[in-house]
Amino acid sequence: MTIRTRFAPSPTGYLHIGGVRTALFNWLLAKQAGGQFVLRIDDTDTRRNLDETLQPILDGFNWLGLDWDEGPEVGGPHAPYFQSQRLEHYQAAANQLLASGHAYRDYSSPEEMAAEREAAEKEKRDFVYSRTWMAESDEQAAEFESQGRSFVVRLKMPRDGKCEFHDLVRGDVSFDWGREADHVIQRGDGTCLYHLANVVDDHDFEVTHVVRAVEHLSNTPRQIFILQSLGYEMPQYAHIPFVAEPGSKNKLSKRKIDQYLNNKDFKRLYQAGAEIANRIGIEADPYSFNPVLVDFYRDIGFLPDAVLNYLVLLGWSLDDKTEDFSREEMLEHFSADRIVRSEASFDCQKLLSFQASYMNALPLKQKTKMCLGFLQKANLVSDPVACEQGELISQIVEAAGDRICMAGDILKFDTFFIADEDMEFDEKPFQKRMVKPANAGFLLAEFNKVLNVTDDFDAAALETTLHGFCENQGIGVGDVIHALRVAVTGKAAGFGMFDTLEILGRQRCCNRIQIALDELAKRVEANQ
RNA sequence: GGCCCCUUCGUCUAGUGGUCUAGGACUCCGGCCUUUCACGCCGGCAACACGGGUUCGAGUCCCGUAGGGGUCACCA
Repeated sequence: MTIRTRFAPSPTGYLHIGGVRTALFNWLLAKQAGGQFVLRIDDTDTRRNLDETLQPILDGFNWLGLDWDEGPEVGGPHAPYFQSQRLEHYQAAANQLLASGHAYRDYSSPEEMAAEREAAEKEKRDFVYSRTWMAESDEQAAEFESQGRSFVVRLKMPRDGKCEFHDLVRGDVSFDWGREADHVIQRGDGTCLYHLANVVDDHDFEVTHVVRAVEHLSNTPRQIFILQSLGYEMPQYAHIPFVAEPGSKNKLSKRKIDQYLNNKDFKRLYQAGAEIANRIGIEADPYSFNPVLVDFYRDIGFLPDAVLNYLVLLGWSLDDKTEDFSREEMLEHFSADRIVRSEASFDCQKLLSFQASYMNALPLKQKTKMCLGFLQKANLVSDPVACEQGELISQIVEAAGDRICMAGDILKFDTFFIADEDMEFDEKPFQKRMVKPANAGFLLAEFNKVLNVTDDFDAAALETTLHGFCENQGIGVGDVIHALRVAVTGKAAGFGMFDTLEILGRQRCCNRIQIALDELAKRVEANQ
């Protein structure tokens, strides 16, 4: 049997990280068995612009490399894959259910329904519809209609026995039929609802494994009732735990972003992202740009494999030790029976640590390419990039090493792309390293003279030069190197000092030191 | 509230009756390295929700309690 799974997003305009985890499990299950992963768009209830609301989701999948065998853009033997274009199938199914007596026209008014519901609640019993306005024959229907009533189609659910099925994650599950409500499957206007559409599509698309979040577990009996009534074969179900909020067991929700921002790690990640976003022209409004949404990671330069690796471990594990999974390894080892039953909270730190290690393992060339994109978006280098600049960027990326965790971090080293006269000094380190030590200015000026005439200007030679200079002056390296860093980069922290000098080159170094000394003189004057 | 589900370090998890004085990872805290910031290395703190059973023996099986969550739409 070919395994066919599906992921069925509603076009909401964004791709939720929890949704991706569900999609990933579906994708893995199908792909590892040589089966197909289908993308279906659940847009029965949307009147919004599909371009705007669907494209970000498709982009997210493309970025992650979660390819679908059938669905939007690629088509397939069961096209169309949009529910909005399959309404007649659902209507036909509704009619079939009506004809076979598994559904009925219900002429109750919303108020009458509400009254029954309330009464049940008052008496503390399950709400089961009295079926007072149920019409099973055309005569009954005509009578209700003569009273000015209109109908919806409801499922005529069994009232005895149990619905039993096996779930790949939860084991044997059973529900009492008698507690299930007669759900509406077709609205007054003739359009059909989710549960019907879902069952019909899964059947038409030949989906063999329904892998979805647990919140659908309690929907399953009514879906089973529908599919059995329609004579369909039952798929394998796997209800996976949802992804929970950082630090709680509530379902992760995009809408509660304000609350998550109170979480220290979540906030730090968001702020790091926002800093990058601000520089490359992306609006960092937390409602459209935040760590719950997949775009966030793409936009600030995460590696898709790192995100996937983190996600696969959220509710699944291979053993007691293995944590690193390439795409191939995931495909090889993933199995539904090792999916955990309890919900897992989203942990930014761990995601970040995967990102750091994946980034570190990325070949320099690719890392440079990623970083280049950010420099261009921030208008720090031209597009296309000039040849000698390309070399410079590669040097910087190499020197920065693991200080670049996400590609957008390259912007922390913008000092190399700024004209000397436009460089700004961070105030705090300037005070601490330049103003406060009495001899900083003198030492820097002296060392500048040395730099001006020293023969070789590569990192190794410069290191020797500086050490020689310190020896002559009778000082430690620490006495001058901090001021040097501030003078040359404007910042307190950065990568290796000598790499920095070499990359900048003699002229720019001397130039910047002179600017820093002038700045220092101004401060001293002002203080007197 | 009814129904259903879940419960091992702060977090993700390993664990299917003895090998558990509970293992790994992230975080955190020390230390080393070091010109800064990182990385790296070494070390450390830290958990079986509780109460009853069953058993020679329970994190592991059973019952109960508590806590947490999901779901109860003419949403998906």
